Amino acid sequence: MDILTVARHAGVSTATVSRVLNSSNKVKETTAARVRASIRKLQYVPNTSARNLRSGKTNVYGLVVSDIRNPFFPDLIEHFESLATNHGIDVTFANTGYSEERLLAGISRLLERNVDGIAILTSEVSQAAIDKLHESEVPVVFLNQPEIGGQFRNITIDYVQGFTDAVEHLRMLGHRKIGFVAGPPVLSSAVRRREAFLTALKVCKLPMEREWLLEGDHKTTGGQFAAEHIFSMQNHPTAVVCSNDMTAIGLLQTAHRLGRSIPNDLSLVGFDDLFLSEIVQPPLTTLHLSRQDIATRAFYAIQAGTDYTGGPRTTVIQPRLVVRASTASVAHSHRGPQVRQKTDRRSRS
Amino acid sequence: MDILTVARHAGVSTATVSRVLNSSNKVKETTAARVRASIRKLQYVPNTSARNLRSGKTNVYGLVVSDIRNPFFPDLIEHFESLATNHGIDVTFANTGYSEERLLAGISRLLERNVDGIAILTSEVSQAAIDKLHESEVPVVFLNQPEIGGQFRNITIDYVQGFTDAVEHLRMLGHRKIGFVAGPPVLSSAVRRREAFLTALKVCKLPMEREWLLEGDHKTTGGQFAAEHIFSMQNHPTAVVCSNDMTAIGLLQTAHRLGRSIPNDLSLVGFDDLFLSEIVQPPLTTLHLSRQDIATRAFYAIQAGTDYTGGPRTTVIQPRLVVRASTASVAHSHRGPQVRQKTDRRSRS
DNA sequence: TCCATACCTGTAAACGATTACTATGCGGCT
DNA sequence: AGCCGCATAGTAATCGTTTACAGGTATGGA
Repeated sequence: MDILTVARHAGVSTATVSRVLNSSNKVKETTAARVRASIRKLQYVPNTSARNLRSGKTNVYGLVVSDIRNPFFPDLIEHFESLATNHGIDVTFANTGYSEERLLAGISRLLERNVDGIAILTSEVSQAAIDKLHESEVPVVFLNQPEIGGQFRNITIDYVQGFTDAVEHLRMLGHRKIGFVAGPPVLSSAVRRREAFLTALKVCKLPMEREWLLEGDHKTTGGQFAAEHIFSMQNHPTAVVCSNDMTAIGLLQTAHRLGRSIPNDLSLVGFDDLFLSEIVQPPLTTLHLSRQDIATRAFYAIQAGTDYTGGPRTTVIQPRLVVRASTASVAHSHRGPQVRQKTDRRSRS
Repeated sequence: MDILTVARHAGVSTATVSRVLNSSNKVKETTAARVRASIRKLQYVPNTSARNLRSGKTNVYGLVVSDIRNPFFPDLIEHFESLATNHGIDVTFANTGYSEERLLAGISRLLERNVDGIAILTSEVSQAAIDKLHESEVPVVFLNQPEIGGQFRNITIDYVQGFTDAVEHLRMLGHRKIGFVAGPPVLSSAVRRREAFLTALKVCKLPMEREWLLEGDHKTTGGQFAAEHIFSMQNHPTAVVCSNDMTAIGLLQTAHRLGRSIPNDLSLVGFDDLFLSEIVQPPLTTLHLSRQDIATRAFYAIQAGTDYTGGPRTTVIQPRLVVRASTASVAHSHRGPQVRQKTDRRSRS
């Protein structure tokens, strides 16, 4: 079933059928109607490969993430995919599992497929990958890459602002001794979060004890380890900020197991705002990072990249502090959470 | 940069280059080496659209899931994608969000893309969708569809066996009053699980009280509601099986909040074995449903569908009971979990 | 010497769309 | 009458591969 069959059935040429398909305005309405009738009758579906070959466009975007198992990403994928679908674009998916090899392989696959654009929504991007993308001239959008140029766009998360909000919130609650559980130092996003936290402390003019700076793995196990460590300290912090929610959740549960109360014995702040964080007991105070926002900006950044009309090359996303029940005033800690700096916006809506 | 450029550079014809690319054995090794050298030197990458057009194959499989936000699916997607990648196949992804409209739209998109096969890994499939797929003659694999035929394959989960194991486990622990929290009745998978549980009760010759059969929503909220309901009953069950883990987790947390102990006041069994289920306190006894297994069988079922050599059209997956700490003997319930019918296999390995 | 065979390579016709260019018809203007 | 411009539609080249078919050459056997 090809365009010629349709053309014959409708008594026109292939060019006319093609014009109808692409809604060119150069076809008389009565003819177009006849062609559309034939298309429907024959159940004709245009051949995508032929179209792609001829036009050079595939209407496919590539989406690269580092770890689909991290609950952060499914949200992102869902939003990106549904947005793309609404624009008639399909999404081919690549998961790197934090492996540079898989990242490179994934990029190669996408380039071979002639995708019209690529969103690399992981902070772990090697120079080799960047070089490869640069050669290809495909529009690309990154997450949190420091250097950009050419056909590249960038989405930056303002970690400093986010952590400053969190630290300030804790400071208002009377906390002066604030610890941090970092992510694995091999992840650049973890390093960046750690740096941002330290900056936030300085901004809020709070002291930092070397001992209060722990290293996790961005999984619950890291939080478990951190909890044991913290409660065994002589002079432990009264509040802890975690590099991500999974860490905070692990910490929370181990604190329970050790018979310690969150937030009475320790205030806890996460980062990401996973759906899990609302569910755990107590619900977690955390920094909300909007997946919808990231997905939307990524999509439009790629679209913008398609026509090099300029526009901003970098867009900044602000995390938003969501105060729930895992943080409380240090002075009244035995009475549980008292002061609410901000309320959870989602519970309002 | 096309195949002709490479051919000229290597001093051969395009046919020879093509044969080298497709590793035909009809090319002399010395010639092939020369061609490969040219390919590398020119950084030639074959044009996928042209290949697809000519060969009729796209080397793309479509993957349809109902809800990527459900932690069950990312695992599945990850395994499917990595398997496909290893076979040189890309995955285009469609999320239906349980909407029939989106399901149909997604299938249409995949068919228009000429994918070589489709895995529909959701139980919610309308007849219209099946008809559409049937016309297309593309190999398709379903999850839990009762009727199959033509180019269709099916992966069935043996819910009855799974729930029978769970009920038997509880019976061995002395439980006689076992409740069930079902999923939303609009989901066929939820209905099937509910039926299977009732069958399991019969198999184990245990009574069923109408009151012990609750309705949830496959999310934590359903479990929360169920917990409140159960503990307010005069004659409440000593054990509850849930249609999925999310429900069980919600139930668990609300029980905590109500000051009830799991498993001392109530034994709890989930279904799916999400990573979460190991993390919650107490870790959840549940039925493990192997995502890797499902993904692998789905992939090979599609491959098998490509050549109609027959082979079984249906493959059955057995859930596996994983005993953790949310179930305990009813007789010694005040002493916590005592009897272990089976151990968690994963903790052994 | 000649033919059969095996092995290697080239020629050129597809695959199914898009689109530049060309053709036709018709109304209006000089 | 002749010409122009506009709206509409057709012809055919083109995108970059794959592959059926057709050579061509070397080897071995008769």
